[in-house]
Amino acid sequence: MSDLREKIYYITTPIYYVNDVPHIGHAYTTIAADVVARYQRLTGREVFFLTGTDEHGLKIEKTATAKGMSAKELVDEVVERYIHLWKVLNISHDDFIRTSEERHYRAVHAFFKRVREQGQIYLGHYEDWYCVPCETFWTESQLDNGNCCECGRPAERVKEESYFFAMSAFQQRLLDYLKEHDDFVMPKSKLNEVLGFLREELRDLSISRSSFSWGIPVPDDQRHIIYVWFDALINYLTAAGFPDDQERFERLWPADVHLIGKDILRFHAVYWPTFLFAAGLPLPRRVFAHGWWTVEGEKMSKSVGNVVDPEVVVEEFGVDAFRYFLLREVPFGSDGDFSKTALKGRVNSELANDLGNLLSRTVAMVKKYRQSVIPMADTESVHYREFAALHDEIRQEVAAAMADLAFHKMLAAVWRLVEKCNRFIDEQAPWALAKDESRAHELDQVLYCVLETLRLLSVYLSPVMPEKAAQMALQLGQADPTASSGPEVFAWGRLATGGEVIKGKSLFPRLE
RNA sequence: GGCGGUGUAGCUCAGGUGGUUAGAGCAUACGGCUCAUAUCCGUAGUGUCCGGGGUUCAAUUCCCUGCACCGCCA
Repeated sequence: MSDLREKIYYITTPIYYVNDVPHIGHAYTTIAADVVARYQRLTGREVFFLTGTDEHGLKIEKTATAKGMSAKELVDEVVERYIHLWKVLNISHDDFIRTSEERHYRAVHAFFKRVREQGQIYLGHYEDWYCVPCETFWTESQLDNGNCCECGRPAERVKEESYFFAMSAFQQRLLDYLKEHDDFVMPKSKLNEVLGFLREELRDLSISRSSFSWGIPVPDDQRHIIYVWFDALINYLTAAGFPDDQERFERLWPADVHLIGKDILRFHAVYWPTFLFAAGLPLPRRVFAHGWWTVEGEKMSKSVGNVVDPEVVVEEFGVDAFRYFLLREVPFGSDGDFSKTALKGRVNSELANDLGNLLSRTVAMVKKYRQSVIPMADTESVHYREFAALHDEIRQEVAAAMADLAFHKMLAAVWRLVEKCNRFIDEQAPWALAKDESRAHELDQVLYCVLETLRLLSVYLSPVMPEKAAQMALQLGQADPTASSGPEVFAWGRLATGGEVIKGKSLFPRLE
């Protein structure tokens, strides 16, 4: 209880726009966030993991109208797709926020008023191109020879009253901040992009529209609806208890990391910090922009028809193989390619041959040579000490990799243990030791070291592959890998001995 | 058009603040073991480190330039 004021580890995904059904990109961000959340919980941190949906705006209003339903009915329907997918993918979020919720309405109003009181919001005029039939605004560059890029009909210049946020007033402050905090935007290449567009002069941001009604109205001016990003970004505050629950808010804010796709970098690394400056609130500690997936070498697009439905992949390959592949295949932050060949390749060579077979052969040997009973450790044995030293090294590598969200490095480090065990078994040849009664103690130590490493593997892998990790522990006769938490969970030498291993099904059957 | 990135083994990529034999995984070939999901272990490779020029005793690594591809901005 003395830790009541300890900072809670707060991680977010973006809120996904419900005009679209979820695809591999949404799954990627959310799985990555889930792995971080599970890892942090494992180390003993209290975690708040937030995801949700962005539900306002003209597009949704239009889609709903076209379908003959209300906007609220539409979003209620689509949001189920996301909620269901997160269940299928074993996402362990602590909260799911929807921008159409009342709590968000209150937060946006409080935030808007706060910024307005600082004199950073003013009423002005917004000028742009407008396509009347499509009821859509376009910027100059989006136009196709002066015509609407969607329907091809001529667009017209319109001028509309709008509230503006004085973003330009914060440009220098943001630049200074980025200079001081060069890990605020990650990876580095993305920080460079942010610095790149900060070299140009920032313009004030139009933050309201009067051309549609599905959204949160401006406080004290019902004619205006608060526009997309000003509404959406505040969700991170809403879920943290802003503005009503001050005590909770102080434990949660600032967020430790916002995970985002690289397409929304500008909004999170420029707009959002300036909003927070204006409101006098601290900035999130980190914004991490990951890359995009192509599919079988091609850009994913609706018109090509190659959009990957994560549920279909999970159906075919299993949820943990999918999660593993996404994090192992590509350094987090880079673009990657999703292909069935690559996925199958990793499943077979890494999950089935290396890991699954290691578990299988180990459990089989304990069963055969020791009547399934898990042998005791001899802490003085050479093997025991050698493994203890190796584990020390791996533990540090994993911690360093996770601090950088370098999931591929974390998995590579963990896989060194898998490789070590397979090599070790080969070198020690337990089948030979088993034939020589005088070497029984030696055999015990060989089996112990491999069993204990497998147990630790189930712990290390539990954030990435929660189901398979649990199955591993079960076959090893050990407690569920998430049963305990704290810095000591990665400590060597805590294998429960004396009990029995349980030969189960193949962890990852080979795919043909 | 402006800014930035990338170009290394058949494939995917590491790496090097210049210096003896440039690495990993996958794929390929051969050998070994038999506990295991025909799995595991070992060995063997091959590379004008994109082209050209410069600095240097020495460049794949630094500088300039060209080409190709990619990203961000406009």
